[in-house]
Amino acid sequence: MDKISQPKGTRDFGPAQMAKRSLIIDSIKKIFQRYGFQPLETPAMENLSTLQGKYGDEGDQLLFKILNSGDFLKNVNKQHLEAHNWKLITGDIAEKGLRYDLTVPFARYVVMNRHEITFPFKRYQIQPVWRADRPQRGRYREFYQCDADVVGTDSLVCEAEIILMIKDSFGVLGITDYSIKINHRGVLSAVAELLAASGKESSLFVAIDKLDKIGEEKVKEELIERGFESSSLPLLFEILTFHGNNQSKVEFLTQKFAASEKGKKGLTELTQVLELVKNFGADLAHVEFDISLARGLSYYTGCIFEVKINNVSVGSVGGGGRYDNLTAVFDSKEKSSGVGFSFGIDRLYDALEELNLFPPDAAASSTLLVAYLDNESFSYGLKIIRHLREQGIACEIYPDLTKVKKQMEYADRKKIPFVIVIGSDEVKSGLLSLKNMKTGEQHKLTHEQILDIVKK
RNA sequence: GCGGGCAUAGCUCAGUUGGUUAGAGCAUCAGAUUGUGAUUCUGAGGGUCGUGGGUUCGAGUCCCAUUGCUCGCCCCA
Repeated sequence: MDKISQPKGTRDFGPAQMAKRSLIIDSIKKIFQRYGFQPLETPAMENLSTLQGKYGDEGDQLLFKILNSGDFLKNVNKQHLEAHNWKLITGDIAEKGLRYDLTVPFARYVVMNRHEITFPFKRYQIQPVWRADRPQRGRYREFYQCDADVVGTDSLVCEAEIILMIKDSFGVLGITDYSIKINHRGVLSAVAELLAASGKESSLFVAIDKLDKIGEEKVKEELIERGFESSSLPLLFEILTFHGNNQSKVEFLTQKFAASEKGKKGLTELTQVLELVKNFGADLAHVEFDISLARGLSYYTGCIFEVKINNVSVGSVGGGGRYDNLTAVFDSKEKSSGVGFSFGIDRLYDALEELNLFPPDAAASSTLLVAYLDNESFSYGLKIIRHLREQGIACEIYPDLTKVKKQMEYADRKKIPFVIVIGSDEVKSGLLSLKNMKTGEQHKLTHEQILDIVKK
């Protein structure tokens, strides 16, 4: 027999995992709502034209494409076929793809519905996304993102609120050792200007983003491989490895960026964001201006964020930033600035598991099982069940007439804390045997007494 | 796309320089206990040793190929 399995990089979530996942999702959802964000869902699939070209060449490779229905060979261009050009053939046989993130579908939604939307529009969205990536630890082909974006305002209050929402979320989830890294595209651009590397910005950013992961020497090697002059590196690393608090970093860079409008603007905005967080009455613990934070996605134009939990093996659990032109890719007249942030639910889950932060009773189950000995007590039990459910008690009756042992085993495995055993005695007297599965105690009680105990 | 590791019962794994009928724990099922779980005891079922080929008197073990999984690299939540 062939082994059955899910596609690799995808997972089932059983009841125990769902309980924990719901805990994360419900907590974050509540916080997003508290900040005025409204829910949105978009389809799993989008037109490929919506998705392609938004994530760079690498991103396009990672899009899952959906084969056209029916005779998908109908529209294949013969020249593409003869030339064996699979990339062009892909375009002929697939016109839809699975969403790669939630931000681009959101931008599409905004452009399509701009006349109905009240701006600034704040939406949150918790849905799976798909990447045709090679699965690894903490990296899945199907995973959930939990996005909150604001579109239609340049106000830096949004950035400040993102920081606050991250802090609130981690507070609720019990995560204490983490850092919110913040940087600004303008700062990165100014660095590129200083190196006279304006044409190779993204190449530069990808390399320096690895600084804390692979170290200074490796980054130097990579930069030289990517064609950067070794004479320009000392200045770069003087900037990247500057130590100090957020304020001294800003001061240091202000000198360096004296000639760069982009750089000065970036520093001003960063400073304002941090000020706003303080004006909210929150502290700046965990918030760190990190000059080497770059992030891959090309559409960011302002502040960028990344969140890491310390001492876990999962990598970053969230990221985001401001994008001025995302909606413009769908309509050049549309120039809404947006800023957003995304938690990776799956990585948060892995981190909480690693840190042992899930409460032990996360898995929800019935609080009571009715076990019975014969058909007469079964009928009696059905009425009890109905009564208890009306009182809001989650309870169930074992569906088949079988040994009490079996019914007890069932309750034990499902971690149901109470069992009522009904036999002819109970039916006659109306006093029911209530067993506490934790202590093993069992007493004959009236319906009201049982309700009192079980309701607690 | 590139590199490393692994593949034996449902699961986690042991299996000696190659040697008779491939083992353990957990899980499952039954019984001890026909009105009581978790704990205890007894028993049972469960294997194409990933697949194909080769070496050998003999292969779970050695060689080659292949597939699957997995950990890294690129990139990313």
